[in-house]
Amino acid sequence: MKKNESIGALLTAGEQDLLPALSVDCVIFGFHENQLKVLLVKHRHRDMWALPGGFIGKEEPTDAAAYRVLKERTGLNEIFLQQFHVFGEPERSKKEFHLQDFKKDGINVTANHWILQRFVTIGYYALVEFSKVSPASGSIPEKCVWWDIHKVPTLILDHRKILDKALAALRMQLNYQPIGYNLLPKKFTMPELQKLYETILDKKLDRRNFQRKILGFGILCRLDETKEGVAHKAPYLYSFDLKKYDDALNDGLNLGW
Amino acid sequence: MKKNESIGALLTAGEQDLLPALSVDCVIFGFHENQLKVLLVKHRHRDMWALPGGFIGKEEPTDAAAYRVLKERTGLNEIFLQQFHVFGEPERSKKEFHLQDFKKDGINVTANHWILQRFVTIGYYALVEFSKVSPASGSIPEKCVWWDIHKVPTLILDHRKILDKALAALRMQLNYQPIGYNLLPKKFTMPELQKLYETILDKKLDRRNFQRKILGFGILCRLDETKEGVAHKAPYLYSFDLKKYDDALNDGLNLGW
DNA sequence: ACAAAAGTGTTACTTTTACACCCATGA
DNA sequence: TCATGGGTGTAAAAGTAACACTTTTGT
Repeated sequence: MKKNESIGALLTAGEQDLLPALSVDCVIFGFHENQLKVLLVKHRHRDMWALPGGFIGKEEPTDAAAYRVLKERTGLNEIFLQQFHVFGEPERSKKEFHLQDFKKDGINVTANHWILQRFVTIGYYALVEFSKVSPASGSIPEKCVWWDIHKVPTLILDHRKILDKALAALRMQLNYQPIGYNLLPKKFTMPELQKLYETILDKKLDRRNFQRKILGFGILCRLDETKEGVAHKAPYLYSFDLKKYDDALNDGLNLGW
Repeated sequence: MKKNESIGALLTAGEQDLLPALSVDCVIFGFHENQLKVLLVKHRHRDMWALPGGFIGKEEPTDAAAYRVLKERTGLNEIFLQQFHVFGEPERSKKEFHLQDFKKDGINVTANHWILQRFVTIGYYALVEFSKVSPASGSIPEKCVWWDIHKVPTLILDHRKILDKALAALRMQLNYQPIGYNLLPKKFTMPELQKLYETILDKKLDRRNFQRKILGFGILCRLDETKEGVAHKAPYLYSFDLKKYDDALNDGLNLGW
């Protein structure tokens, strides 16, 4: 199938198969080589990158649409996915933006085509295990790759704003929920977990205080193994105690009152 | 204007003036006689109550639609309004639900009328000063009144779920933002503020510890007056230090890391 | 043997909790 | 005068922050 055929199919079938005026955009976070990463896509002809997003089926729950986008891009099913904000300004939709793309593809759309109308988008952020992901371009976007959170390129439309808001939401989540299960491999070391927190918060934490605090949550199991093949002293491996981790997700951690 | 004329106008003009498939619902909180209240509306013919909600203009920001609903029901302009969740299950929309209403009004709508389609709704919660509000029924709902949060009647569709989620979001907000400016009169006493917290959290707090903690935020000014006309010792009056209050809104309070 | 990273412990400081006493007022 | 609610303080406990020494391992 040629690429613009699939675009054509979307443009034709969309009107009857998709919910109008509403979309989802996903900020997919991963963690690799001690850096927080975000998965971005690039469309042909376009010089800017974008968050992976999609439309919502007429009978599809909005959350399911976000899960579908995630599955398409990462191949993963069970991931932490969290709706965090709706972006509902009329100004965020730009007709010319799509028209330029279509022009380059030699596709004609009528001026009142559904895809040119204003779109409200629901922002989701996801936490995934980097090593389990094989970024999949799919049929429409040309590229789909991880970007270091500190080196994100220029993004289309208001996607930079969406990304920033997702990061803020993720930081907020650290204050009342455990994190890491969906970002780290099954077995990980304390310094790795700490680095994850430091990267998200963009600040240094004290090694010993971090360990005490995080162990205090009671969501970790120290295994009887140490990391192999590392320079210097081998750190212990830990895994999450799923049951207690889920309890903490539900009950919250640092609640103030 | 007869009431069902305005419904008729909405049904006719909606298709071209409104964003399809998307609505807003507002959980409007107030505080009165030491009780947390929520503003509910009731439509004619319907035996259940509902959250005040509305549709979104074709060129209207979603936030503006929520502000408009609030203005319509409370008469208030400047209030704390916060988007908190999107409810996007297809099952939440029930065709029969609207059809029954229209039937009772003698209105005929076609089976594929826009109002019968699936709606995704954006939940907002608002905090308003009870005494400044004169609940306005407007043309479509028959009644619009305050309900004690503990005595909320049966609500339509998934509105109970929306209300519960709003309350959870409000409780969460207490953990990292100050609250009270939009719920209390300009001048208020410490016991009143405490009662507000206790009501939202649905739990008792220690009088002295509460005072110490809340004063520690540095967002209050103690005035040189005491409450008059009260039994027993007259409590001091306080007001919020707007500048510091806003700083606290932006920077957060109890952040954990 | 040494540099670099990880394990562990201690102390000072801050915040939270629990609780007691005095004061003002209307009945 | 007394019951009730409000103002204020203090001591113990818990939690946080700052910091030092020892252990392991590859080079």
